[in-house]
Amino acid sequence: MPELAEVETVKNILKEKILNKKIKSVEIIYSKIIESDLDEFKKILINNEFIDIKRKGKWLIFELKDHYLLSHLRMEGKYFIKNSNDPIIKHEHIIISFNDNTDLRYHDTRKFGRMKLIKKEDLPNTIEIQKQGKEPFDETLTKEYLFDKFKNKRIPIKTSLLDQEIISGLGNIYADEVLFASKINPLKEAKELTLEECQNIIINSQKIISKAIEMGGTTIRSYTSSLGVKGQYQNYLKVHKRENMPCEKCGNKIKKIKVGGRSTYFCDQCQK
DNA sequence: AGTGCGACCCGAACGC
DNA sequence: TGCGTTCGGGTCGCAC
Repeated sequence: MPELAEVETVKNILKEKILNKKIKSVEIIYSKIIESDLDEFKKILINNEFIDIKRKGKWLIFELKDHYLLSHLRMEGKYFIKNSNDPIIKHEHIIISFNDNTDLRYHDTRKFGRMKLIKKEDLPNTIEIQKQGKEPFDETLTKEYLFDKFKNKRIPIKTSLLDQEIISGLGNIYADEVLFASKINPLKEAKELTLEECQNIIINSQKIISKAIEMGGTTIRSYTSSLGVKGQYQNYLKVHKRENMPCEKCGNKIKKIKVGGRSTYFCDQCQK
């Protein structure tokens, strides 16, 4: 589930539910999720509280008193708010209990997600955050910036759109959607893009992501996204997961190929 | 430096 | 039905 639009949705919902509540206890069931020292992790969280939640690319940044808790959902990470008395179910790996008898529970079927606690003053030195490129709505994300980043890259543009150090927040779904909207073949070498194509990528990224945020993100594979909230953007997808279905623009069958190891959907008539 | 690929995990979907 | 295989919404580390 989690690209920028989904992480933004999670952030907004969590902000309504967990801010300024005292943390009573922390239970770590699967410890590899956490990249910090486990005792330290618990010690800093207990009796602390979340003051705010921010986002950078696909990273969630939970603000504590003197620390940030960084959380990346990777492929299938989800947060749920539950009653502390509810039984702990399979794939719930980290349980943060508040003093009002509710829990924030981190659920991750594939265990790919990561969490890390850092001191606030270390944020400028935190590589995971600092190497994030420009966000789609950053006004300094210009066609010249993209053109410059792409100019030495012989890899497919699809792969470059997934590079978080260039544009931060696009994932496999929206990368396909942005390329379709921009009429660019996913296999085109990044260095071959024109300034106009770079501009189209920016505009379409903004359009698609803002619409996706409005719809609460995308739910595929028929299971609920974080917090049991189902995103609805899957109803707006033009190419992703639509192999052999007709292109909405030209009627041609949508193709599915592998690009850089990732499944990639496109229309070979509209995206020459 | 840029690129390609296996690894990390598990369950659903697929093929026979 | 049952069983083995493939695949995936993300990123990192390593080899070339």
